[in-house]
Amino acid sequence: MDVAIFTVRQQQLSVLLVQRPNTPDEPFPGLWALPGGFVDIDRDRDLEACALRKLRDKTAVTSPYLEQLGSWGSKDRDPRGWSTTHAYFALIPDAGTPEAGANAADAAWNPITGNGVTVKLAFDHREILETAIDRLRSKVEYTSLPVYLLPTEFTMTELQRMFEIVLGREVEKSAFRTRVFSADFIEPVPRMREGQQRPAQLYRLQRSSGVVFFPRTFSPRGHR
Amino acid sequence: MDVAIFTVRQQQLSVLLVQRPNTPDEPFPGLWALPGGFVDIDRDRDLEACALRKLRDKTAVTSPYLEQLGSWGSKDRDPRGWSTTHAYFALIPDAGTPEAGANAADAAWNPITGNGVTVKLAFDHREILETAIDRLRSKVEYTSLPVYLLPTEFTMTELQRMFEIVLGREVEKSAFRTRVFSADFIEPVPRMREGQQRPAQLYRLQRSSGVVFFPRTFSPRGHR
DNA sequence: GTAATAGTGTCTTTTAGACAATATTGG
DNA sequence: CCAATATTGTCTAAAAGACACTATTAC
Repeated sequence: MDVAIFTVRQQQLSVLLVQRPNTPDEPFPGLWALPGGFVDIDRDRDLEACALRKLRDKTAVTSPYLEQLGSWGSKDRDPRGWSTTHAYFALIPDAGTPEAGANAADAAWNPITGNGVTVKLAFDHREILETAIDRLRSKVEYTSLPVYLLPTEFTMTELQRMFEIVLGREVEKSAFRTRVFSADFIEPVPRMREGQQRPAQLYRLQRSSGVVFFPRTFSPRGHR
Repeated sequence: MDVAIFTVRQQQLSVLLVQRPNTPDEPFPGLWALPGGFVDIDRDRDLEACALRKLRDKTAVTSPYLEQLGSWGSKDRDPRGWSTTHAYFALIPDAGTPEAGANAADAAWNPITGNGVTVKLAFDHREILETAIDRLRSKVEYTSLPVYLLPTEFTMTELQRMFEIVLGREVEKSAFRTRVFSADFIEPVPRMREGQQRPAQLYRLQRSSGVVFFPRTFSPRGHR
């Protein structure tokens, strides 16, 4: 079980990595890896509960966006022999994730550059992470996923910024608003965000709303 | 490892099921189930190779469309205790799948009605099958998947029919053709299908083409 | 000729893209 | 007033929906 936990910090999409123990009897000592571990058949009623537990251990976030990413199994991925892992990916807001979580002295946020991170990863985690990034970027083209990278209340501009950061390009303000409003998954709260200029309406996710699919991708041209 | 193998037979989307051995020391004796079994760590280099082997065992089809569906793991799914499975789903043409495949005396095609099949399934295979059907129907809205349900050469009308059968509704001929041609994943072969009326151009999948994503779903209204 | 299916064209609707215009705050 | 950001409007383009029309075969 491995979990790719994403957030946006300092305007950058980032993933949480943990450092493997530096003991020679463990594979890949000292290398960075996705947080994970074995299923605890006494504590985890199913795979998703296991993924949630891993996430809580590292970040103290309890209700993120969590999606199964896939499974990896082969005779090569672990030097000890044939092995499999279940991978999940999670999106969490920056606010809820202090640099040091519960038992996370060995954990760190790494910004995503291109298709991965700059550090070398253990096992096949480079491939898993790349798949997670692909999946995230692909779904952002036609779903409301980036809303899960924001705290409970946010402005329309902040939401647009999340889309732009994950997509790696700017989107057009007017089209963005039309698309978001007509998808009907957020609602205004009776508060404004005040700043040095015109205040902005605050919104929150509708309680009933899951992930919303837009009827088109962002760019009919140039992408996919 | 379980595989949901779909084809279209007699104008119906159908899934291949196998009957479990009728011995009381096995769970769910005599019930129907998705074809599957354990990974053979000597023969299967990775999970996909294992899924391909299961498929070949039952259908003699070697190069289908094969996609990882997900993993199921919990303490309840097998009466013998905590267990996990990796599920794949496959699409194959009807032609290549005789009722009795290699070791498939116990195998049968079951038409899909609604979200599943009429027979009771072992383990959590009802849930896995439902997920597979959902995934298939959802992807058919915006990808070229149904082409893998056809033999090598096919007419445009036959392709349209595959979309309609999986979607469970009719699609408009003109819009369908425009969409397919502009996605540029099939090419004409210099042959026609002759019938009782005007012959139809035959097409085949472009050799370089994988699954194609259309820029929009079929129905901006009413769906998703 | 007719029946049947293959294939094309025309018009409307929806929504993204581009870009401009207006609105509301702090100073 | 001006600067800065929020919010809305207008026009164009791409592609689907609806539906009619033409084309080519067997008979």
